[in-house]
Formats: sequence, C-alpha cells, structure tokens
Amino acid sequence: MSGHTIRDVARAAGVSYQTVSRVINGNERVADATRERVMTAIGELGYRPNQAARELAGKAVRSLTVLTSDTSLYGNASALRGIEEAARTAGFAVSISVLARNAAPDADELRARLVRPGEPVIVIAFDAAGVRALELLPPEVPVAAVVERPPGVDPGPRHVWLDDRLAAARATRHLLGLGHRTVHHLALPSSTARTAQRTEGWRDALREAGVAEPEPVEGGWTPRSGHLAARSLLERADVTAVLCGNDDVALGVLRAARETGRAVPRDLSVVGFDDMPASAYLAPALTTVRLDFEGLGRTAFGLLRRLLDPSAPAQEPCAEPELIVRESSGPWPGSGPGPAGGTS
Amino acid sequence: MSGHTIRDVARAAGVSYQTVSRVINGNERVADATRERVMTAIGELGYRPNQAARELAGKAVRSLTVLTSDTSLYGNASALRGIEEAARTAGFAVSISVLARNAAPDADELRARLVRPGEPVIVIAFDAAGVRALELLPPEVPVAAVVERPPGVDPGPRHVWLDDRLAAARATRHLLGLGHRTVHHLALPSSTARTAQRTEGWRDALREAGVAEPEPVEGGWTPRSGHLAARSLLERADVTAVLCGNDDVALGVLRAARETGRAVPRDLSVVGFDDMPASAYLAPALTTVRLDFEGLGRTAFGLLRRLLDPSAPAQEPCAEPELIVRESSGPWPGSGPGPAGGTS
DNA sequence: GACTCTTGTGTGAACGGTCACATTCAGCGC
DNA sequence: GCGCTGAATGTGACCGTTCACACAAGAGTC
Repeated sequence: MSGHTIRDVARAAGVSYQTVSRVINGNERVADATRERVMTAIGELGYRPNQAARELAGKAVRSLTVLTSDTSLYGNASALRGIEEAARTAGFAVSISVLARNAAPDADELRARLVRPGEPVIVIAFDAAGVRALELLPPEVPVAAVVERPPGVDPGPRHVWLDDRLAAARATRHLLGLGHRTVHHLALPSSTARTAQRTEGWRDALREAGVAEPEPVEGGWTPRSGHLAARSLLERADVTAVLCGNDDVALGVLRAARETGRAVPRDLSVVGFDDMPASAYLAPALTTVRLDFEGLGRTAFGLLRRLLDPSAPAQEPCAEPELIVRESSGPWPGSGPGPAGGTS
Repeated sequence: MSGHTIRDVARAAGVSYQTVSRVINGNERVADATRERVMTAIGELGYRPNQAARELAGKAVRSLTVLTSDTSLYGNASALRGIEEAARTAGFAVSISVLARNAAPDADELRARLVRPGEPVIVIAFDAAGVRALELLPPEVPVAAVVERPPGVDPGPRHVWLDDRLAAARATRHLLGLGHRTVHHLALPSSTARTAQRTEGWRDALREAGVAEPEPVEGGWTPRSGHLAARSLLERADVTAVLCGNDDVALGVLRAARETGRAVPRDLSVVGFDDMPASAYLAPALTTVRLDFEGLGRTAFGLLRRLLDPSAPAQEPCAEPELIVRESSGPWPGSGPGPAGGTS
C-alpha cells in the first residue's frame, strides 16, 4: 500500500504534521535534530508526498505538458527529448499531447486537452498547427514556445528558436562558393503567414551574391513530399543545386535525382537541414546543417521554469547551427569539362 | 477565469453541489431537467473540474506514464504515438519518462519517475533498459508492457508484442527463395538474457531450409552500429544476404557495402526491419518487414485500460508483419549472369 | 390511509497537504 | 524579577472534489 500520510510520519517522528511539512519543503526554521528524526521516519515508512493534495492546497505544481505535432519528425522528437531531460532533472513531470498535423485544434479542444487548468505548457510550434495552438492558448496559462521563427518585431521572452536564417544562409553560401550559378530551394511549409526563416536565409545569401533568385518550391516534411516536389524541379536543366527544408526532404530529392539520371554531386548538389543520425550514411552522405534541437528544448524548459519561478537558474544556451559538408554537394557541373568534377 | 468551483455552478443552477458532481460524473439518478440546468450553468461559467481535488477525493484518475528509452528510435516513437493517440481518445493524460539506454534505473528512481504512487504505467521494453524497468516496477502499480518477446512460458495478460519471429522467418525465406545459400544476420541487442525473437525466426527459416546457420552478429540500433558491424562481415566473400535487425542498421550496412565495392542487390542482398518512412527512398530502396508499432501501442493501452476497468471495450488487434519487397534484395549472385562464384 | 419502494436531492465528512496564525520557551536587557 | 524578542513548533481552517449516508417526495401495494 502506498498510503502513508504526513501525519503518519509525524506520529512516527514524535512531532506535529506541520513540522513534517516544513521538512519536506526544504529549509525553514526546523532544528537540525528534529529534521533528522523526521527524515529517518520518512525513510522508514517509505513515505511519498501526495502530489494531488499538495497541488490542491495551493503549492506550485512541478509538471508541464508538451504540445507537439507528429513526434516521429526528427525536430519534434529531439526537442521533446531535450525538454524531457531538462524537466526530469529539475523534478518536473512531463505530459505530452500530440496535435494532428493538418486539423488545427479549436480553443475548446485545446483547453480540454490540458489536464488541469493552469498547467504550464511548452508548445513545439515548428508547423502551423503548433503556432495556431500557441495562439489559442488562454492567456493565463504559463507557456514557453519552441518556434521556427519569432512572431512579430518583439518576440517577448516566451519564445526560443534556432538561427535558421543564418543556417540557411551558410548552407547557401557553401553552394555558391562551389560555383553554382544559383541555388534552388525546396521549402518546408511555413509555420506562419510569413516566409519561413530558412527561406529568408537562403534568399539573403542569393541576394548578397547578386545571383538569380528563383521561386522557392513549397513542399512537405517527408521524403515522399521531397521526392514529389523534386520530380518537377529536376526537369529543368539549370537546376544544379538544391537546398532542402530538411534531411528527410533531401532524401526524397536524392531519390528523384537517381530516377532522372542526375548523379549527385556531379550533376546536382543537394544540401539538407537538421543532420539526422541517418544522414551521414545515405548514398551519397548528405551535406547538411546540424541543428541543436535538444538544446533548444532544454532552453525552452529553462524559460518556462523561470516564468514560474524567477529565481531559477538560467539555462545554458544551445549550440550554433553548424554546416556539415559531406558527399552530396560538389562544384558546379558547368565549369569542369566532363568527368572532372565530383570527388569530395 | 479558471477558478470556478462546483459550488459556484451549483449556486448558478440552483441546486446543491452534490448534484453538480453527479452531473459531471455521468448519469446517475439526476432528473433530466436538473441535468440540463446544471449543464448550461457549467457552460456559461466555463467551469472545468479541478483534477487535483478530484483525485484527492478518491476518484480514479485517467492518466498514465509511458516509460521508454530513446524516443528518436522509430519503434519507440511509433509505439508512443499509438499509445498517446489511443489514450487521448479515451480521455487519459499521458506522461512520458525517458530511460537512459545503458544505465538501468534502480527501483527508487523508478518510483520517483511516476507522477504519483500507483500511477498506471506502460513500459516500452524493446531493449534491456526497458525490460529491467519492467521488472523493478513495484507490484502494486498497474502496468502494461510493449515487449520484444514475451517473458517465460506464461506471458500473462500484461504484455503485448509483435510476431517478430514470424516476420524474421518470412524475410529470411524471401532471401532463401532468391537462391541465396544462406542468410547472415545482424542482430539487435537482445532485450532479455534469451535470444531475440527476430534471431529465432531467422534461425527457424534457415533450419527449415536445411542450410548453414552462421553465427548472428550482435550490433546496436543505429546506422552507425550497422556500418561498423557490416565492415567485418563483408570481408567474407560468402556473405551474399544480410538480414538486419532494423532499417537503421540496414542503412549502415548499405553504406558499408558501397565502401567495400559490393553492389546491392547484385552482389549483396540487404533486408531490414520496421519499414521506416525513409526506407522506401534509400539507395537502393530497402526491402523490409513492415511492423505495426502504432497498433501495438494502441493494444498496450487497451490492455492497461481493461486492467483498470474490466468493462472497457476491447482494442482491435494490430496488423500482421508484412514483407515489403523493394530494390535491396535480389537473386543469389552465384547463379546469375556475370562471373560465377563468390569472388567477382 | 399507513406501509414500503423507488427516485431525486441535500448534508457532513473525508482525502492529504499548505497556509496563516497561535503558542511555547529560550535568552536577553532593564 | 519583569517584559521583550525571536526561534522552534503546534493548531485550526481551507483547497475542490467525491463518498456514504440521510432525507423528501411521489408511486405502488395492501
């Protein structure tokens, strides 16, 4: 039976229940000898405080809910892992609630999802469903958000994000540096009404280099959607470098390239985003930008925690995006005579 | 806003608080007219029951904790998704706690991970850490387990598993049917002291065909470990078909094959396990066995639910393993055109 | 018309904590 | 000795809900 109460402990230690409560809640003015006795009583009885009673009596709860879409996507899964890890070490319990990708939730459904009113929430809002959920959340719930791009001019302290814009710019510069006349972009669905950060970074680099700025092609998140989108893109001979919205999309593009007889990287350079564990083993191994989703999740938790308790320690920042050059990117095919290009 | 109580509702509806409680907890003996009034009062006030109070007062709580290792592994993530989906539709809140892969937790730590003592648990125990956690869980907690193989002779009603043995046998037969003299196996780490189910199924098929039974090579879960293990395996010319523990491992093997100059499927056939979304897009597209992890998760939840409430409806069973033949498996190189014998 | 039986509703007491306040008992200056 | 202070501990009420009952009507039964 797991049914010992604070009063049982008090009886065993020969003190009042309030003293036990004091001991449990850390240092108040309790004599060392008393604390000692209470502690041993707790240990012997195997007492564990009842979370529900604690919460009911007004004590701040150490739990949070993560709202995310599809957890099988690498970014979501990694951020979730970061949150979970940080939360658990801080003694928080983590609940999870998965949003349907397409159908954005309405306010009622959302409220019903949160186990208890007032439960703190972290939203992983890389896609539109997440962003919408974030908007719909009632203002009184404490919330931190992992987003693709900060909203508006004044992001406020509730949001964390990776520097996708810089990352995309770096990847694009890498390709331009290899001699490509321009870089095409297979964009992820934008999470907001505005252009995605990665798309902007890509455009930054193109503009900075003064090259043509082709229309980005909007696709999905999966290999399947990358494959689909690439089939039309690769019909055009002038496409020599493709920056993909993520590594999964890049995988689809690699396949499309194979099917249309384009050798990578000889005829076509493909660069991904995220650096999934599999990406180094693809054929060819994928050039990509490594992103610290886990660190991002940890940071989000730190944010939420300081929202609940301003005296909580600050979280260390997450890692910068890092370009990982592998086999899938090579020099512009137009420059080298025939078989010259191609080894990396 | 979120601070209305059952008594506020009662006052607004002109009834006693107990009547409101009855209405909330479904149909007891409440007059239709009264129920109606209470319902509108609830709607107008935007009342939401306080979970903590409800739990404290002894109401069974509709929540569960999922104990799993690394959620970025496809099997874990998919099973989690299945659980979450089924749980949410049934009105359960899902907490998640991630186990470190290597360091198995001790009983105390495990208990501390549960939101409250006696919290129902689903353990995703595909690996040793999960199995150990399952063993350590105190007997009083209601638990369902998603396992790689049922424990002992009498699995009991708490466990669900996929027919990995049959699945492996099918995949192996497929390869033998293509003329391969035998099939080598790159096994996942076994979750128990006994041989993994997939390994047994593979052996079943070899034995049934009366061919040589090479020692299985034990590796890990990742592309990296598959790559590592394959490098030594592929030094041997007689290895023409490899059954991999999962698709990620197969990815590593594909890369190793490329590096050692073995064309797949011409010189080497590679078959995976799981059918991850990416597997259809690999180069070459992976022949694999599709497993219904999501359905398995749903089933596990159904099990737990009936454990808590025997009158709950039964869950529909999950799908059978299905062999998906793609590009990575082909006829035995010894028979076909081109230089005969292993050393081409 | 007094008697059960059913149906609907109200009342008091938990549940296991925390909070605000009351109490005890040293040590201290006067 | 007296009151004053402050540290250590105890007491009562309350958080919002459910549970076990008690109670008030109306419907049958005889």
